[in-house]
Amino acid sequence: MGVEHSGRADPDRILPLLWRHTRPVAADDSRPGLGRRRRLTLDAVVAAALALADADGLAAMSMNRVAASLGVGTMTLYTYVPSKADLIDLMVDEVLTERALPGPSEPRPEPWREQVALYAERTRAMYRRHPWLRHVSTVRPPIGPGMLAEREYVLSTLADTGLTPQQLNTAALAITAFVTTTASLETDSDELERSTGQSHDAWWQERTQLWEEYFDVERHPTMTRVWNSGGFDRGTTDQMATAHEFGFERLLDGIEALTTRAG
Amino acid sequence: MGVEHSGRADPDRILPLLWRHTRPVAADDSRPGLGRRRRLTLDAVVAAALALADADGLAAMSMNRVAASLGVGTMTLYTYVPSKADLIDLMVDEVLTERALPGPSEPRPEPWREQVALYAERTRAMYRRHPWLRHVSTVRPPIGPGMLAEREYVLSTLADTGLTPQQLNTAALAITAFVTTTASLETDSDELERSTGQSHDAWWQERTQLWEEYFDVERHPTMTRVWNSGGFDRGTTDQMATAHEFGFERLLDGIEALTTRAG
DNA sequence: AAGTGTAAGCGTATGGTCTACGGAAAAGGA
DNA sequence: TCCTTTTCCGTAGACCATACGCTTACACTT
Repeated sequence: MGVEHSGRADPDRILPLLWRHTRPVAADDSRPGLGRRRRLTLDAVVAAALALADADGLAAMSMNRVAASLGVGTMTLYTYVPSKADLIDLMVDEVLTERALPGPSEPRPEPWREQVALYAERTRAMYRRHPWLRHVSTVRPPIGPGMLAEREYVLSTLADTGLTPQQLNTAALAITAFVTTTASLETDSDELERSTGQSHDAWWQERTQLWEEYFDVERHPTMTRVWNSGGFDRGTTDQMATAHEFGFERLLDGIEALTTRAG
Repeated sequence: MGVEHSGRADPDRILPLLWRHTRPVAADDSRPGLGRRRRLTLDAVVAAALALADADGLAAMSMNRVAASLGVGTMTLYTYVPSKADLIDLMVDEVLTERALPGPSEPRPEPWREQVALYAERTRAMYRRHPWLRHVSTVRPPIGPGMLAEREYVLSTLADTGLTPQQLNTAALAITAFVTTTASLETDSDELERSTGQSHDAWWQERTQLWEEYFDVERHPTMTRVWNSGGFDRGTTDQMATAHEFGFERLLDGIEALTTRAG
């Protein structure tokens, strides 16, 4: 039914896998052509897992199904990947990289708010393409190329604003947290719409009618007032989007205020 | 290993259970003392589930274990609760209620920012007490007394600021989203610290040393600069807290600006 | 006091999950 | 040909939610 990210935390095994493309020699401590030949590549395993998770969700991405989709036995996967948690780390870093955020010396829009907007847009697109990201904790992310490219890009958008290093880091963290949270909530909603076949607004509508049975006007005067003044008229989806945009613009205003004070 | 919230979505069955304390008569369509006597109450089931989830996490809260802790068979629980998803909804509304946010005509601090701070504080305490909340989706919450009390309180903190009903609702949604997100991330970190026995900062430290093996200065000039200027010196936990507080204060500033413009 | 209707309690079965273990199979080198 | 090394993978153990249907307990009627 579900998924939680229980990190086995063995950096020595997972880091070489994460960095296999930029530093492929690192895992070359085994004699070249000795023993049975491999039928797959790690990339193929990650791609197959991604395809399943994208299509049916992280819960449906069992080791059984990944193996079956590759035509191998389940346990074969464990010769490519230490554990399922590690496979998920590899998937995450893969899709982080897919955003193709501009690197140093690559062209990017001006001014910095546009650069932040680019990051936000690509990140939201990433969550839409890979809704399962919602279920992956971000507090201990995979230390891979995709994650480092993100931090570099977000920091670099603010690099010329004259913030102190401390402020710069704080601001970058606030931006990342805000953007991923917003994307995560949007995704959550989309995912439920698909899995239940019921739109978000329809879900609320259904409950709105029912809760009138239980709603006590005395205990909820403000809600009642807002209700009667039409404050709830727009769909919930719409309202959430507006709320997030409002909050995000205020955060960027706040950062901008720091720069003018500093400069 | 994990948990996902797959809502069966049967409002007719779950709503009377959610509102059982404020409207106990609602479920009284069965003749009173007919048939075998119940061994438990719904409250006892919810309490037992809460105890397990608080202690060992939502993943460890299996129907098996809840039943065992109550000394009944597993399937007995299904005479109290339609499904596990519904049981989780009941747990959520229970802890939302536990915050005991001031109702209408109950004393509360002034000015409104202090009222918002009260909400934020209680909510964060709730997440600390019940870390499993992190894994429960908030986009389709249980429509129970606790959830309605929250919306009423947050809306009421802004009731006297002269915002339009639309603005009021948007602002309240932004505040709720921000607070729950922050609490959620903090909790996530705490939970991992307990379950892995490794502090957040220690985890980063361990990886920081290892990634120097893979870190490419050319590709990450800004990170390098921030690093060398000491921008990463404070612990990650600390930095995240600062970032969130910064963002939250900017959001409240933005709301305040709306009120002065309106009044 | 016996019988009956009703609801609660719960054992079993189904079809999943991850992964430890150990044996089988394939490849290169001697 | 045989040995070493590596991959491949079947089996098994210990979990999970819940559909189904039988057993048990209780209140009311006769």
